[in-house]
Amino acid sequence: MPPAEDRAERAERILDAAADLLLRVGYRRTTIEDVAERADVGKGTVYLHWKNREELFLAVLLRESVGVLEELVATIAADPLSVRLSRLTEIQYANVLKRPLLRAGYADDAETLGKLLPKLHGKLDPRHAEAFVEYLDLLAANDLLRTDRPVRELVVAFQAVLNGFLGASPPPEPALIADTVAHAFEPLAVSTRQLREVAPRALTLFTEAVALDRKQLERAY
Amino acid sequence: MPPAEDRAERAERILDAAADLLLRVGYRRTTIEDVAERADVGKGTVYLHWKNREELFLAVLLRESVGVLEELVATIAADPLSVRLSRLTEIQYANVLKRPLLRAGYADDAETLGKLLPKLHGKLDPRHAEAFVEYLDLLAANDLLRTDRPVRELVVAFQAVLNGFLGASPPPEPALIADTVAHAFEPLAVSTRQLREVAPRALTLFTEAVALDRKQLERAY
DNA sequence: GTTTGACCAAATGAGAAATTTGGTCATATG
DNA sequence: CATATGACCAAATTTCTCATTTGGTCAAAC
Repeated sequence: MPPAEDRAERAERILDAAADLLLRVGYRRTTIEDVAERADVGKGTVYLHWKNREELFLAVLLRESVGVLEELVATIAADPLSVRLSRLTEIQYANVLKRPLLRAGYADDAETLGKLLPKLHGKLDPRHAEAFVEYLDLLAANDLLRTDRPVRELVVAFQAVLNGFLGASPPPEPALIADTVAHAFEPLAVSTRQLREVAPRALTLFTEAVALDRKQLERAY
Repeated sequence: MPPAEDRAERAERILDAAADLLLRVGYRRTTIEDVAERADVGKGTVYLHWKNREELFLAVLLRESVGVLEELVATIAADPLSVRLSRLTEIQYANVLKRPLLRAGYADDAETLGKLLPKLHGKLDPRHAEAFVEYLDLLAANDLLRTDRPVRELVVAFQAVLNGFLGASPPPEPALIADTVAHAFEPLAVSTRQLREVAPRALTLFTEAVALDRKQLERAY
């Protein structure tokens, strides 16, 4: 079996199996043997990829996180206007809701995710969070964000708003968070020209962030 | 022992004891006997006031809720300008944070509140939630709230924002939620004159709501 | 060199026994 | 009499024990 290509493929298969079981059975009740069987590998093989059970399931969540980030990058690449904070928020919010595992994460669904959640944040990023602040700084420097308050405060408020929407049940329409964010954090007029100007730099920022997270993920052999 | 006055006094004492233990020991580990002893009454006496353990502790939380509402009413009575949504939110937010039990409630602190939380909402109000919507309707009818979106949607967004802030840790400064709410839900200009005009009617609304909740509470003999 | 499943220590679960606790009520008290 | 109480009991919770399962390893197979 050619090691190079197939190895990554097998890792994906194991992650698929783990993700599926995680969603249907929950963290606590999903055993490594279940995962191995579903992925058509021996139990020992799973440990050739991840050093223990927890790392495996964290990798599942990390892959999901990388997934939405990649979707975001693709969206910005296709349409520069989506760098606008309200639009970007709407897209990310909708994308997170589309992914049951992330949704479970934000809804604090302990049944399916168990004690995994607290540890995910530690796993996610060294500089992932920074990238978002830099993005807001970038917006602020181009009159695409309110400037009457320090970005540091806006970040806190934004996180609160986003978590509020993600935690609400049933989840409000994406259009509603877009509207709320637009009013709460954007200046009265948002210049299309400046959006186009800023887009490439934001794209770079997010691309770098996604690359970092992906590296974290690929520590799975 | 004169039944009239002392009965209510004793109920308060029991609630005090229960609140104290709830906070320090948590719902699961606080026994009725603990409460009775701390309140200097016999165990049976507790059951002369509440029909079971759950009702007692729900009464504790209900009393807290009534407490913040009463604070709010007093504030509006003293200063009509505090009917402004952003100001009112700031006040309520700060008041909730001041009360550890309510704070625990919003932070989903299962350790101290156990399985009490879901049931509180059922206990709180028949029309408590309606009152808030009516308040927003009132604001909207007087250009004190954005009118480019149906109040129904603003309610949802507002709840999400409020929960987001209350759930954040550490809790952001009250001034920050005030600012966020002002931008997200208020029109560009808020008329002081109209605030004064609306204040009495809002006061009536909240006074009625607090009276209803208090009745619920006084079903504790 | 790579994969695997038998193997083992440790965690988890099931069940019985012991303890605690919610809720009642006959009795005591004033 | 009216009210308050703690002894009392069924039911829930905790503790202890034992059986089973599971995470993780590694010698053997490929």
